[in-house]
Amino acid sequence: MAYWLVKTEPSECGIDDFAKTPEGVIPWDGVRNYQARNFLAKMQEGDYVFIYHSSCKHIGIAGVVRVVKSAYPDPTQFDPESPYHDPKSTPEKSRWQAVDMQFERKLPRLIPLDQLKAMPELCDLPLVRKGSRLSVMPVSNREWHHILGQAD
DNA sequence: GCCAACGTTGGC
DNA sequence: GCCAACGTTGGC
Repeated sequence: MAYWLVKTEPSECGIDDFAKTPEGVIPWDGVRNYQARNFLAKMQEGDYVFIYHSSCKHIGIAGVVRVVKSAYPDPTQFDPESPYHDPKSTPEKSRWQAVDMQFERKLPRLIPLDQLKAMPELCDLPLVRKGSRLSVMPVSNREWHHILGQAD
């Protein structure tokens, strides 16, 4: 069992979209960065994932979801209608992966980016590194619990 | 809306 | 394989 963090714009798919249908399963697709994809591919069923809201009013970690299906070829890459379409990808030679996620819980309050940046324990987390654009990243057990400790 | 930092592309 | 040009990310 491992811990992760994914970035998302809440206007696209935020923690409230998960909370709306707690039984529902949301495919995490559209990842188009190789390093992020490689991390996606390592996710296992049962892993916990922080949902981080970016490019919005309240930037920070908003909740927790869980991996319910490990990596499979991202269908949006084959769909010419999709904004995530990748013409260089074919079902025989697919480039991109998706996983399925399900709501776990919202944090009692959002942990803002400022606060995360102020935690010395998180200095190795790409999220708080200047200029880092990585949208899927591993979180160590230690980091995970430090972050959760800020949520009360 | 601005713009710095970054990842990717493609000519050479 | 280098690197300039470009498009994108994402905080501010």
